[in-house]
Amino acid sequence: MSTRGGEKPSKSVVDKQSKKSWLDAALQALASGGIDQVRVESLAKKLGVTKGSFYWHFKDREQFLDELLNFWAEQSTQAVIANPNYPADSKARVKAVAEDIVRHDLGKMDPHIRSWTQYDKRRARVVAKIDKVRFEFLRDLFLAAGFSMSGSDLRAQSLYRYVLGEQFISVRESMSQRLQRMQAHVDLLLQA
Amino acid sequence: MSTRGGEKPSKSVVDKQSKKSWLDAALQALASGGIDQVRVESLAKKLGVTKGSFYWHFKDREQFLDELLNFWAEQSTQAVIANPNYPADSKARVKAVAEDIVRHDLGKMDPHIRSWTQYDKRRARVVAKIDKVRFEFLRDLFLAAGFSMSGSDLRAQSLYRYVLGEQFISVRESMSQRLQRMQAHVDLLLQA
DNA sequence: ACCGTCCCATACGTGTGCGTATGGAAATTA
DNA sequence: TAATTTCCATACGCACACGTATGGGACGGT
Repeated sequence: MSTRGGEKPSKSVVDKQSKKSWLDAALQALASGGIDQVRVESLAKKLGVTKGSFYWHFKDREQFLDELLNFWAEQSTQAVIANPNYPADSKARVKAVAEDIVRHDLGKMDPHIRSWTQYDKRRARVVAKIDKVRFEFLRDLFLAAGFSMSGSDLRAQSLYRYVLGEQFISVRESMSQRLQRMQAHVDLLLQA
Repeated sequence: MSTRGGEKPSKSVVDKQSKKSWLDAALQALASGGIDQVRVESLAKKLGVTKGSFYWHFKDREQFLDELLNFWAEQSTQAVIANPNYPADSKARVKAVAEDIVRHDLGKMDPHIRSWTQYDKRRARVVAKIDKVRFEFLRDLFLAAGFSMSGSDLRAQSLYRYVLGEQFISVRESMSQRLQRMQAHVDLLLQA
């Protein structure tokens, strides 16, 4: 809001700020109840504005949902991949990544995303691309750990399915249990 | 419809037939687009009747969705567990069950179910119970295969997460690929 | 001070979906 | 055959949510 500061706020920044707040709120709504909780007017109420803002930034709800999906896609890949500095040892790196995934509950809204996009071909392609990126990231970890391409492929698929399935389990275990179980699973995968 | 036949159709049977058709249609709608596709009037149109029938059989949509969840719960457990005659050899039995799960796409609507019930405590309990039944069924398979309780526990959890995660993958592979991958995964689990 | 653009508020029309009230046809019972 | 029950059709009210039309305040440029 304030024009203070050397660089020009350049109003497009403010624009993007306001636009991003819609997407943030939408992502939160999506995570807490599925795509049918992403409603223009309820989001407006939560943001303390009116639909006027929404239809200024977005053409309609459909285009908004498209942007939402891309918004999720960016966050969900950056969070897993481009994040921290993992151990140098290749096997320890696999374990560290797996632990991060569980600890930060990455993919926590994958059920909602999948349930939403499953039968929408265009949107399913976006999700498929994310799957591909995540999978190849995991596969490279196993490749670096010395497994063959087919062996790495198999193990990455197993691990990725485990991660996704984790989000399904209604009987939420404690974090320590989930971590321990994941470690045991990874140990299995890291065997010759 | 016809009164022909020795036993009385007893009208409650007809009642249940009509009632069941609503649940069948709802389950199909759920599988093809999530819970927000389960609409009274659209189901009525698909069934060729009107809402009059619906509100005769059900109090309101909420109670109907409760029955739908129970309806799914019954079918989803019977399909996995009480079904065929599996091999006598314990390890072969694990493989056969895993193959059946993939081949018949069991749990294909688990994403929709979970996305729907995740933040509804009462309904989440129903799903949790299903998870428990399924898990214990799988765990018993590993127990029979000679693994310890903790080892069977771990392996059943891994397998169950794999099965659920399978439903998430947008990049649908061919059936033969999925079967082969599942077999490889089970082979990993069946190692000492 | 005037103008144009940016950003949002207000108000309205419309569609959709839930639930209800009521009528009625067919079957069952008396 | 008269009455009752079963099952569904019809019609309506209502609330919500989308999208649009329009107005207006703030702000930068001139």
